Amino acid sequence: MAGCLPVDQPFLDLARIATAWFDENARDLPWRHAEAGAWGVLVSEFMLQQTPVVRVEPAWRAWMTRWPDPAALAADTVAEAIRAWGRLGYPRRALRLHACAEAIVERHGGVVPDRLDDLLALPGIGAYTARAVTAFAYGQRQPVVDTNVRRLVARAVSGRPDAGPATTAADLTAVEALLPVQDRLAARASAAFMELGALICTARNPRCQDCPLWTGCAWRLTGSPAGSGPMRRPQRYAGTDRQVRGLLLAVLRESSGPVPAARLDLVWPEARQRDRALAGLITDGLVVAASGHRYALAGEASHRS
DNA sequence: GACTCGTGGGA
DNA sequence: TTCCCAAGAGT
Repeated sequence: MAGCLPVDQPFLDLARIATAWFDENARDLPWRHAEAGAWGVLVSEFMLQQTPVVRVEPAWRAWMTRWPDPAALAADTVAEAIRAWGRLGYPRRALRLHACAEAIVERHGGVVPDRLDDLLALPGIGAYTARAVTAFAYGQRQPVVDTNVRRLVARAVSGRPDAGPATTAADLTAVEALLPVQDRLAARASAAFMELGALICTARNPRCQDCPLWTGCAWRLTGSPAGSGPMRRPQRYAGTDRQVRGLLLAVLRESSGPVPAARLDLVWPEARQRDRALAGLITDGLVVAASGHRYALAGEASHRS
């Protein structure tokens, strides 16, 4: 088999090597089990958007127990979805996942669609998540490009220390070219790329000693030059509207019903910023004003008093 | 494209 | 302690 042809470009074998490694080293994550189904995969992808695996796993288990299919979630309130989201961060994702479940019920009879176009049309599903579902839930051959894959390809294939800004179309083309022809093998390779990026080819302190791609890695072959560091100084979190939104929502999450405005006033001293944050939450559809100068999670059953 | 949007843990 | 950053999407 191997050796029939001279290998000018060893990384024609990248997918095969990565997959072989994956077979031995993949984490045993619950949404990778067949029982998780397409809904389980979809929920995991929503939760994993910018949230680490270790924090997602318990939340995912609770979520799937409570809402084992899209219809179950769609039948419950947005407020409960926001509460169950807990402290995963970016609570708008809970809102979108709920809306996504509703759309799946309405448009697809409660079955997570397997067509890329249908998935892309759903709330909260973008280029990455749509392809992740087609590949991981339905075994299709689609380029699944997340931050891990972009970094892995930038290094191993292009020899660059880091991936630049996401350029969706180009990234999709580049990764697609790396996939095996067969659907099932391609889907497996996609999972393998992500896992390699997450566990070995990490952003900081990559574990090149343990990397199966070491021999042919273009970055390693050029001496593993250092990157230029963070491109721009990210905004500090402390003192941002984001933090204030988080504080406000935490209060509402932990309350069973509408909360007096005076209670929300306690979370942040500056009224101007506090009001702006609250207005933003309302605009986003996470919070609604209730009677008697009170506020509640959106979709909360209103309590008369 | 540039921004915005939470949260918590590890280096 | 500070700072990076972790399976993105929407505007």
